[in-house]
Amino acid sequence: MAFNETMNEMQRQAVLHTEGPLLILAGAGSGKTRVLTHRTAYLIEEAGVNPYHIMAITFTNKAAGEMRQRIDDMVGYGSESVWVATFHSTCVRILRRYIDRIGFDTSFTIYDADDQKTLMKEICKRMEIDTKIYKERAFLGVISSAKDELIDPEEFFRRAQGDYQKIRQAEVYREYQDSLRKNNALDFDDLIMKTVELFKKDAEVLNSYQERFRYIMVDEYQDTNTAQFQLIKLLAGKYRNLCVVGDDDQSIYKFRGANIYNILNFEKEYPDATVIKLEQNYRSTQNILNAANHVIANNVGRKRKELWTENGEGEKVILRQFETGYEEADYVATDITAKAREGICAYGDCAVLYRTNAQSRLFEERFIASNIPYKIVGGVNFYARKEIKDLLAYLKTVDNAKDDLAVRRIINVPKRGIGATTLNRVQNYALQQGIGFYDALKAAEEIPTLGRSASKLKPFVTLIQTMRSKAAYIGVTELLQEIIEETGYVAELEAENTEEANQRILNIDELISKAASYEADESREGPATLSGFLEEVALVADIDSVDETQDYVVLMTLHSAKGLEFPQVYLAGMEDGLFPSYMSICSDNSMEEIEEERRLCYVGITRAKERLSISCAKQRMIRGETQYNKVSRFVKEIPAEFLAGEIQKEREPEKYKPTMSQFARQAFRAKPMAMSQSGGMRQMPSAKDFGKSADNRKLSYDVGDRVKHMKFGEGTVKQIVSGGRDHEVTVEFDGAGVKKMFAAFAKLQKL
DNA sequence: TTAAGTTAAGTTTTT
DNA sequence: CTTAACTTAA
Repeated sequence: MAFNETMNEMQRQAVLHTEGPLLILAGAGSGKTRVLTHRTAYLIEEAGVNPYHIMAITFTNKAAGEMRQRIDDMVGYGSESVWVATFHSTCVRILRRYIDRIGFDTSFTIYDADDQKTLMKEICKRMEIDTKIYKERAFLGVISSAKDELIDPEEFFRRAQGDYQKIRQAEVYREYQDSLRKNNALDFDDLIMKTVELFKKDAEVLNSYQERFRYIMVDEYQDTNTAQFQLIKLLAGKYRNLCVVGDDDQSIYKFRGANIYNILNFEKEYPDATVIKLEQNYRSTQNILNAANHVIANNVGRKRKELWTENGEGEKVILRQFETGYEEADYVATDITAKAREGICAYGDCAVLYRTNAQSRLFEERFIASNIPYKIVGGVNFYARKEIKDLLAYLKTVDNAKDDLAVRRIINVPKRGIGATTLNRVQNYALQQGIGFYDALKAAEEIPTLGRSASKLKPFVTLIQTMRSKAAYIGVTELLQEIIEETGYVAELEAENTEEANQRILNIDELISKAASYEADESREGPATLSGFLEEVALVADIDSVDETQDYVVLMTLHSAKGLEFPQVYLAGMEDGLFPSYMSICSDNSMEEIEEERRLCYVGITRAKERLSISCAKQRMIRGETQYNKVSRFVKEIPAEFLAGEIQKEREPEKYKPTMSQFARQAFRAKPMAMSQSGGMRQMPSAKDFGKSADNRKLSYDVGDRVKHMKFGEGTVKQIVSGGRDHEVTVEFDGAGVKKMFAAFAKLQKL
């Protein structure tokens, strides 16, 4: 194998070390994926390991896909039998086969965050919990953390130890698990936890997988939680050929239960472990790396590592401060346009990274105005859209009649005149009889309380039954089309004929093509099934859809950016309070939380290959309120020698006391009182004004023009009153008389 | 029962 | 500024 010339000494050692536990501390851009793929190839071609015995685990489908591709390219024969998958899909595959051994049905469905919340809402209602005081989200958070730590409801009770609130949480947890079981459903955390449970309870199953996975590689090991750690520990327990790759400096998922000690204490867990550090960076310029090194050096309790490169110094890191977020977005858009026009880079070379999803809007508006092709990653997941969830709920109902949530979602979509009262009666009957919701629907005639509304339920049940029998011999795509046809779902949207409805139809079309490509996919394991499709759909992340070959600017959060790289990176919103967030600054253990934010910053900086541009705004609108922020402390951790671009000297803190006006307001939700202290803002134009002056929604029509409205048809504009946010337009319609409406809403077209 | 209209509350980060 | 949840009118 010809890897000798192309690898550095450390990489080579990592490839050649095949037996026993191995920890690879791989700095950002140090070529760890290359090491993993070469290692796989070496195992197969030189060490004579059967590909069937090799497993590589990642966190995202995108990472798994890339790994799979590169292994396929490198290994001639048998590469397809290497198990390359995410944690979650690995667990689903195992559970689909064996979960009946721990009392579940193998046709379980997977609940996403939305489903979890719906279920929790029901539970709170049932348990008479006031959700004004105890939020559903809080319970779900507690439960999720418990599951990350493999704490089941019983253990939770044990640990509650007389603490009233904890006992209550335990009760909710137990109830939640019972409901999931009744619905034959698992949530994301269950996928891992149940697999661990299965392995612990069933030695035979565990042994079969231990025998299969004799060589295990885990990517992004710093992001594993306790449950995932246990899972890997169990799997690797017999052969102990465990190779984990990670970077403690890039551990950014603590909020999701990631346990940084999994990587920091790897050598305690496996005393015979070999440790290899990869510090040579092949991605960025030295200037970028210097910036990153200096920032991360402020964290204590990390494994010492310093990135270096042979790539040369490169450009300095650009630093710019603006008055407002609008100007910042303006700068990024202008800069990208200029670079693209000069041929310095393609749109696809650029990425805009920010801390929170809400920041994407400003950039999106500006990019539209400047005709910059872009793609926003994250925010509302495609599969979380209403129309998509509705149709998936139909498929789920056909697939798993026990999923009450899915049934209830669609029973009145489209409208069948079935309301809350009817549903409650059916629900009560189901509880009395101890049967599922759908089964109760089937027996609608026997529910005495229903009266004549029972007849409304019949067509729905018939529809589902018909689809179910068809599902046996038609494919997923066809089934989906049948459902759309029979329910008139798309027809109803077509009738609406609004921009929104049309977008939904497009989304549905996309779902249909996703189903079709699922069925056509030859690399899929096993035959195309409805369950298989639903499962694939449940486990996709938004980042999976990023396509490097497309020429668009990518906008995403720093979290989503991990593992990616771009020639040009814009790190936006670098302000104290936004990044690091108030949450982390104000938290009880702010020290730790700010370190996590700092790691996030490190991840951001190290995404850049050639040019990094850091920007921030003095004032920014957040939730309709203007905030005044200082330059992020992380920026100040970068020595000036690596930076280009002047930052205006900050105003004295006394003038507007950011610590008081911002932090106090955030913490106590006190009204502007503190702001009056900040005399500094008096004549400043408010961000609102900026929004308007920069508003591209300037009306295309004026008084006296003829316009067209979606519903009312054609008419003449009589008056335009420009209010604070929008223009109020009065139109005399030919058919519908005089109407007042808001311009942004009415979408009037000039004729 | 549904649709429209009003009000309250909320935002880190996500497989 | 958005979104969800609640209220009221048809």
